[in-house]
Amino acid sequence: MFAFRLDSRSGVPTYLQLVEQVRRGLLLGYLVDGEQLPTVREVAAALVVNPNTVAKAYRELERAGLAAPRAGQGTFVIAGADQVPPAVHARLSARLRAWVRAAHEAGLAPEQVRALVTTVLDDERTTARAEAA
Amino acid sequence: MFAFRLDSRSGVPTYLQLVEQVRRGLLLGYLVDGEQLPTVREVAAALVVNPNTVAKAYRELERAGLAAPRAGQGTFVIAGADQVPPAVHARLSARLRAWVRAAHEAGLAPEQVRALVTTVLDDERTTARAEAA
DNA sequence: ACTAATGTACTAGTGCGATAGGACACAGCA
DNA sequence: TGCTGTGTCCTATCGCACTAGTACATTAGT
Repeated sequence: MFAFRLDSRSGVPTYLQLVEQVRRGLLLGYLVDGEQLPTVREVAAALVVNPNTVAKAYRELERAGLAAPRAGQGTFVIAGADQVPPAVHARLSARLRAWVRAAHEAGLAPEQVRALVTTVLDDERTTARAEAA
Repeated sequence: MFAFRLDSRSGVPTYLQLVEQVRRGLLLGYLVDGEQLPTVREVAAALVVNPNTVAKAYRELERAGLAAPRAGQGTFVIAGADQVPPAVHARLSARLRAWVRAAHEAGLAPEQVRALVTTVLDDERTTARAEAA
């Protein structure tokens, strides 16, 4: 069963964290088409948040066409066609894990690793936007 | 002069985004010790946010010991000893950029690249925590 | 002394995420 | 037919991020 995680220090609203995790799971193939998400009450109990917060996340997923509720049964995800092939995913994630290990061995703290990743990704975003213009 | 950027869709409060960017700049050496940050009014005008929001970010930086205000002059950063050496930083960021390019050439959308990076980093965090226990 | 620029402080108000508690409609099962 | 579990809806409330406008203390430069 799909499991959610929360980072209370990130400043990101709880319901958005849940939405993003499902979205990521779908993009990367961790969630297959038709798979059932944990029920609202299960998630609320596991994460110690209000059921309404989880329901808000599920409603947002439904609005985005990424999930559909079935009364009395639960909520089930709907996978799009834009998934990463398992082979590509395995190769890229392995290479990225190797990079993280290298950074760690170079003496970088986890916080510095995240800072470097964030900076590089932000730079890529702005350069991509600049090239598009 | 150091420049700030905002991502309104992230859900992260404005003042926290500013704090994080200064923190990252210090960790990665983009900000050197004693360097002046743009003034509260400059940032507020450039990002079209309330000066109080910027002031709150600067106050938070001061509280964290990462910056010090000088009345009438501006706010100046205080660098710690935990910076990444430029050579290491250059090597790691180049390798990471290469990975991002490879992911792009493999057909991954920027959103999928971010999803993959987030997932790998989150996994590293949990495995590191598990090893520590 | 005066001016300009800076960071700071204060009060009031707005919007929204989150909580709390309760109620409802629908599907599956005995 | 009832029971259970599911998602959904409603109202009220709290806290906090953010806005708005203004005023003040300090410093540098003239």
